[in-house]
Amino acid sequence: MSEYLGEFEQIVLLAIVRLEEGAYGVPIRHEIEKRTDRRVSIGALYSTLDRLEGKGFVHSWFADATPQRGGRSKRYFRLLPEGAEALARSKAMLDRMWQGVKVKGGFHA
Amino acid sequence: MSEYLGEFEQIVLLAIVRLEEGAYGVPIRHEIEKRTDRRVSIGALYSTLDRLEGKGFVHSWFADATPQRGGRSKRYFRLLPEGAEALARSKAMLDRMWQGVKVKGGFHA
DNA sequence: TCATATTTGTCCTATGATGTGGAACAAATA
DNA sequence: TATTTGTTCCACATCATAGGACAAATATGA
Repeated sequence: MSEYLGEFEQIVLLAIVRLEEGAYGVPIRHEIEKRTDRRVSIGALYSTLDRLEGKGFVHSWFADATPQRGGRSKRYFRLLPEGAEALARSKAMLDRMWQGVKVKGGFHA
Repeated sequence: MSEYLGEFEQIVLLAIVRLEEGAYGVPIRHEIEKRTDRRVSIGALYSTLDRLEGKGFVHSWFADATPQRGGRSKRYFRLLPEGAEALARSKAMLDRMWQGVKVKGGFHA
């Protein structure tokens, strides 16, 4: 297992953080598509979620049924401390690489 | 071919940008190891460089021999406009996901 | 001066990890 | 039994990783 987060793994972890108590498959997918304009297939999302859970970066559990139209029970996700650390490491690494770099007119302090 | 840059691909592109006219295998590797504290194997680096060239994100050429101790001729790399765009897209995507997120005490504006 | 050692740097290839897509399946209410 | 919501499963593509093999240059010494 790699010591580092992949690109999409980072994005998924961040979506979970953003959604706080409401992080389960459907809204996670929606959050990513909304903020990145990137299409997310269902399979890509769940296999990544499973992998993140396997690494101990997130925890998941099934919620009880809700009084809605129908539907299977939701599998909620929460970031674990190990996941927060991995996220912070990835960000620190990229920040150091971007430091002082100028691309297409932009300058990155 | 994926529309997006992998984690390591981003890092390699940034190292090439940072090194300007001096970007060839050995210093690229050194720059990444120095700034990220991440060990980079030679094979990982060249296969990624080849991939980036195949995607049209960088251009490479061989330099003439230099008056040094010995050694094979260097293969230099330069970022192409398509690479700069890919880099900018990746950064924009991650920035939007990080926007307002707080992890381990830090806050990301 | 040519054979060979030394140095610097790239290539090759096998394998594991990550990313991708969508059909099938499951579980709830109507 | 139909409809809705959500997850599992599986096959395959792309990306990441490692290091030994190989190549090409200069140095050296008999």
